[in-house]
Amino acid sequence: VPTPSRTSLVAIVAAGRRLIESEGLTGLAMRRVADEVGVQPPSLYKHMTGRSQLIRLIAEDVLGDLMNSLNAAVTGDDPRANLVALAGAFRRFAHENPGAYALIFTPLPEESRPDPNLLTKTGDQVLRIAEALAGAEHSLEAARTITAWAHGFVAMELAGAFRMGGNIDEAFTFGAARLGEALDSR
Amino acid sequence: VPTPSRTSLVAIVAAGRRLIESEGLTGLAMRRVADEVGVQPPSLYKHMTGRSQLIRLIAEDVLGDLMNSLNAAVTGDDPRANLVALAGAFRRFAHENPGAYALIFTPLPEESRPDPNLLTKTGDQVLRIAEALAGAEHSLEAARTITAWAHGFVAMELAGAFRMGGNIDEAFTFGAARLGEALDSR
DNA sequence: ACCTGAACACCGTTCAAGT
DNA sequence: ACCTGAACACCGTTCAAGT
Repeated sequence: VPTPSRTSLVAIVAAGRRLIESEGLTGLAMRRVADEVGVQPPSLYKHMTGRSQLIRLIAEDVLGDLMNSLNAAVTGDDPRANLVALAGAFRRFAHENPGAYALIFTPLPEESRPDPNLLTKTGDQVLRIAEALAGAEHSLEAARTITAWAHGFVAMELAGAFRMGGNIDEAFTFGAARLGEALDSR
Repeated sequence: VPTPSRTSLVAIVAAGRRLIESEGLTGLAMRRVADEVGVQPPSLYKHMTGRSQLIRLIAEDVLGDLMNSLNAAVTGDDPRANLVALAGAFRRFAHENPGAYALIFTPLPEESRPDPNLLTKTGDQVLRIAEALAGAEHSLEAARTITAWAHGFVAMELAGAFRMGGNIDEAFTFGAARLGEALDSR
């Protein structure tokens, strides 16, 4: 006798993401996810293979949102201005979704890592800007320099590693401007 | 009747660090630490308050080693060359101690975060170089740009986030050189 | 086809009892 | 003063039984 689902994968992923956002990866307990969607823990396993896969699905959900934010931020033609806009959107996303952000940049076990293609697509805007700035031969290195800086900055901010005072917003703007200059080979 | 200790805090921290290095934070189970030092799990609590504190002690141990590596790397007078040397030593440390590295840059709960003073002391070399390059007024921003880039680069490397091919060593050298130029205001 | 309760092998931590 | 075994309240996951 078939029974209709009392929950769904989307609902499970959404609940899991909420838990991660509010309490981090440790807060993502299967029992709590089950509570949130209104079933018993074992039922979750009818919708996914386990916690590792759930983490991957949540990470991919987050990446999709990040990609949309980044795409929406790049509007103009000037690559330096685009770099500043992109970096700003990136940082804003991290501030608004610190838990989600930490998840996608945390070193995850193989089974929990998001689809490589999705990562590539998320990095597309940086690559475009990097190419416009540094030229085709150096686009990849330039893109990696930008991504590394932006992620490193935000990660240290969120980890509370900037403890020497000073204005952090200014340090970010400073870095974006200098990077724009440094990579601009036109 | 007093009994001599069958283990010590140093031994516990060392065992914990080995576990973290080989299996990550998840592998740091109190029972396994106890196994490694040859006591029963509850005995560990005579030497420390719990797992959170153990994580903090391990993180501080790692920071000490990183600081020594960084100090040893900076030998010359030319700030740009020093920047390259410092960045190289930083990356080498991360490659040789990936688990330990991930630990100190992971967002940890308050009770597990290393002593702020130790973080400051570890960042001292970057700050010196940043000041030599960018001048006193911009030393902090410049230091943060360097640290963010270096950490971001290494973190993405370790997280397996560079998936578009290309030579990663070259991308690192490229970034170091461009940053040196960009921050040099002499 | 999905859900459930019971069970298994794990956690970190507490505590009274031992020496 | 340190160590131990037993216990508590948690995990993720499996599985047979229910509808």
